Amino acid sequence: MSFSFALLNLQQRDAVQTIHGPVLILAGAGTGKTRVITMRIANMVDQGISPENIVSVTFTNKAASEMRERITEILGKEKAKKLTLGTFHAFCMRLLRQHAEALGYKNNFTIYSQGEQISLVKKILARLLVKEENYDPSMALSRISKAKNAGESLGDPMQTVDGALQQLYTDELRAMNAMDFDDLLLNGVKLLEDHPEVREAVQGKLRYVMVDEFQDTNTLQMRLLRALVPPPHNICVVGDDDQSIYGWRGADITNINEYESFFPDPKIIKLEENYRSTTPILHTANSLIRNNVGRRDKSLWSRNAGQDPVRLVVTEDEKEEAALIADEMTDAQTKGEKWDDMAVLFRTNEQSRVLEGEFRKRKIPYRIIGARSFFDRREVKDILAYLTVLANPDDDVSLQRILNTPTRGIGAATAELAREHSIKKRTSVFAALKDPEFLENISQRLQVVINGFVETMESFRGQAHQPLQPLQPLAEKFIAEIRYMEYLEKQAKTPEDFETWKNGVKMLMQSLTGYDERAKGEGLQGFLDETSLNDDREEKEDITKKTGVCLITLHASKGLEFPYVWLPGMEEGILPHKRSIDENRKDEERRLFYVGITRAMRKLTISHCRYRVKWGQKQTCMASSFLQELDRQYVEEFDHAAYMNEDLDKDDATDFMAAMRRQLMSEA
DNA sequence: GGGGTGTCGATTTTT
DNA sequence: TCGACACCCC
Ligand SMILES: Nc1ncnc2c1ncn2[C@@H]1O[C@H](COP(=O)(O)OP(=O)(O)OP(=O)(O)O)[C@@H](O)[C@H]1O
Repeated sequence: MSFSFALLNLQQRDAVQTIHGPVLILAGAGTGKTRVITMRIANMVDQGISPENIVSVTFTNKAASEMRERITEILGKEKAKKLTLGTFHAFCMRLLRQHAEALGYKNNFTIYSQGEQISLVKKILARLLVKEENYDPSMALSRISKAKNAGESLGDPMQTVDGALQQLYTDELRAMNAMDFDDLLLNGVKLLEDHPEVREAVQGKLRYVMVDEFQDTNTLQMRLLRALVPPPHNICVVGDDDQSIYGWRGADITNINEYESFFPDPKIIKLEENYRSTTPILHTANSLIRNNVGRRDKSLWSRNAGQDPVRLVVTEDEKEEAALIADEMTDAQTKGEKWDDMAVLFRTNEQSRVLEGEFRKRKIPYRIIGARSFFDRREVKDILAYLTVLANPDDDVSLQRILNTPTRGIGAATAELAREHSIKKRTSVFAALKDPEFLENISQRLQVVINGFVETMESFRGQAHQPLQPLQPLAEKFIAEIRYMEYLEKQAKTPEDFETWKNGVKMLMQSLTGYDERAKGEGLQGFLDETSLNDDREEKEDITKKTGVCLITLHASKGLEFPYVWLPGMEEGILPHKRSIDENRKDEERRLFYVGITRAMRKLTISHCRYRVKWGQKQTCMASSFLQELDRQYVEEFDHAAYMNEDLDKDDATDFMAAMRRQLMSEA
């Protein structure tokens, strides 16, 4: 046997040894659910099941690669490599890359993430009507997404804006051979539900299914599982209803209840011992989550009494809060703790700015997890748009982004002409650019420019499709060819701007190099898939690998653990967030807080400010209403602002005494 | 068509 | 405070 049951308690062992039939593991935070999945996979392989027949779905790609790492340690690389591990979206994406044609797409479809979705919606809205004020594109998008998930329509396209928008959005995506994140699931489901030959092939291969973080699955994902798993229902799901924090994205806790109706008579396993946190931390977490109505109570305990109470600190403002955290970290580090073992968890990405500033100032090494901000940088978006068009020339949105970047004289008017022509001819915009009938109607000068652009694109498209072509050198050559760096230099208002952009390009090149070295033979398409699905494997190679304290949102922290945790900004309006209060979703915010608390292993510090600068304006902050729900048995409260003031007074006093002394001395 | 300036408005969370 | 976008001049 390649692993030891000694690492598991009785209930965990039960779960690990029940290989056939449905299994439902419902258990609180830190009870070893993820460990059970990992060990269960190892045990199955030990029992002679081939790793190719096992699929395990995780919530993030990061969680997937961590799981693969752990399994590699137990089973070795050869076997671990053969497992199917990833998110629902990644799973569907791979399926669709093979079978998209069955659904009328081409296999080189583009995956649209939020930025591209929004720019498409904006464009449709602008064209569609109207400048209806307060028609928020991202709100519209989330309505579309909800409707898609529920399989509904937003109303008659002739009657409502939403209806028209949804139809145009859907049609245009399809015309561009593009799918958004919901389409990946939707089309994955279609493939399995409506195409028996595909379904049977997949079912024949993936005979054992496991799902982590089941409480955050949505309707489409549940449908996918039903289509994927035939009787005798070899499906094991694990989850914790108290940690469901993605309701805003369509996650549906009722999936837990419905599980039993789709996969009858499951073995139900409860885990109650928490191996992660000390009693003070766990007790505090329990006292909070009890306030959610309609929740099923569960017991959760730890045999680790711990050394430290949970601390609840109030500071004057967000700068003082950041300084306090930095102080405490430095202190702990001096006493021998590792930076890697410390983390700050916050509600909104924006909160990390103050912390970053403070850490930089004090030279505390830090890493920011999850933030996609790198891919939102203009220089990165530009180059990715180029690469995207090379992979899928039908992608009009990406094409529009690059058509005049760098400036080459193809302005908005020409782009609109091309678009109109493409509609008339029912082709893509790129095809329109090549059409002699289109070129006829524009100036000589423009014809030359457009021909040049098309030629460059097609030449590089050919090269990118050479088998085993390394991407980084090709991209480098391409950037030189279109004179992109020269363009950036010209655009930059200050030399620093240019430096920053140059650096962005360089980092993108590094991730291409990383991809080339991993040589998976999936070419340009593979690279783009990884970036749009937020697969951070390549990041691991350079950015994240650096050690340092961890800055991360509460949402992204799910499933992780740290010996030292700080939860700053616990104020009404931040957690619970204002929008959530308005939309009556405080319960989910409470769960978010619960997730945050239960990430801590040994030491937890919760803090809030009296004032906070927002949009350059000092604002009074109220402590989060959740704080009064925390049982104080193990909580130590501390008014840091008052302490600082005292300190000031003390300084004043010493100064005063010194002045007195000086005066007395000089008089004497 | 390109580039500069000024005003207004906005911040939740992510596959 | 910062970025998106509208508007204006070259
Ligand atoms: N039987 C056990 N004995 C000792 N330690 C364990 C045992 N089971 C799990 N652990 C440890 O407890 C910690 C939490 O485990 P794990 O991450 O699997 O929990 P989880 O239930 O997935 O948590 P969460 O739902 O909060 O993400 C890990 O550090 C793990 O190594």
